[in-house]
Amino acid sequence: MDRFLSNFTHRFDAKGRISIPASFRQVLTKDGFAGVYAYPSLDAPALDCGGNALIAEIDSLLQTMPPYSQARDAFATALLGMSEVLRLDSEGRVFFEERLKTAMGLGSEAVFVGQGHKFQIWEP
Amino acid sequence: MDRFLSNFTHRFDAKGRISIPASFRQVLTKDGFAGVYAYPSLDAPALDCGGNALIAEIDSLLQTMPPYSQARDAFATALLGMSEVLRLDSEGRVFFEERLKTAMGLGSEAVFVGQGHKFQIWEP
DNA sequence: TTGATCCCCATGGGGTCCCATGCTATCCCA
DNA sequence: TGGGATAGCATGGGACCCCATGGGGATCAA
Repeated sequence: MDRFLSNFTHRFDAKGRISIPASFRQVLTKDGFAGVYAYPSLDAPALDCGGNALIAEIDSLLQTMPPYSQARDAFATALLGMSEVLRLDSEGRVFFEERLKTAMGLGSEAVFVGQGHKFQIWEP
Repeated sequence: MDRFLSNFTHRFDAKGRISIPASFRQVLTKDGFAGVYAYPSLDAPALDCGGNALIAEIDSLLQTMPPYSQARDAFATALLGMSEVLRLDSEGRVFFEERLKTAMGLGSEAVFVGQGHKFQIWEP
């Protein structure tokens, strides 16, 4: 399994932690990224998440844009500057800061939606 | 045999398991996918199922769409995010979660219909 | 001390694995 | 050609394991 597939609904615990689906963690492990790379989706109220493969894709997209152009700077800011690197604990959970949760409109649960090379986190 | 052919009717057991037809399993094995990749059909009340070949077909479809576009994300969500990866047990059965059964309107039986590169699961 | 972050252990239930049974269709041999 | 043997496949059920979740406690900074 080397792609993010299917969808899962998990719950935040009292500490603001939430489990990344086990199958997603396997993909990230195989990808060689110790954690979750996340940034606000450009066109939806959700978080885009992934690992090295996603970062590489972003890089190659930026390569296609003219250097020092406003478009390139805007994309770099949106995809790299707004990003967070969420660390996994030994149980495969990540910690969401309160401001990140409220920014995404997340309540007590979150839905993980696989999209192949990346996955998204939504409010149900 | 490298294509899904013919049709079969099987029954769910008390645990919600159902046997994948043996000839279909042979196709999946040859395809190299350890399980069944399934998602709700876009144009029928049925599950579209397959293996790596089906995923590859979806990927190539997504490749034709511009990255970071809403259309591409919508398709990725529908075809990848709504999907389920059903794992085969040692007897060649898969487990249907209750929500998946009810979403498909499945009762105590299901019909497996071969369609060459993929197959569908219908309520009789 | 207080709060924040991380590490470790505990637990319960849903899924998965393994062993067992019954049926059917095909094969083999008289 | 017919009947028993046999292998393959669908189906049942018990037991175990993994994973999501909860919580205690250690470490460090303010």
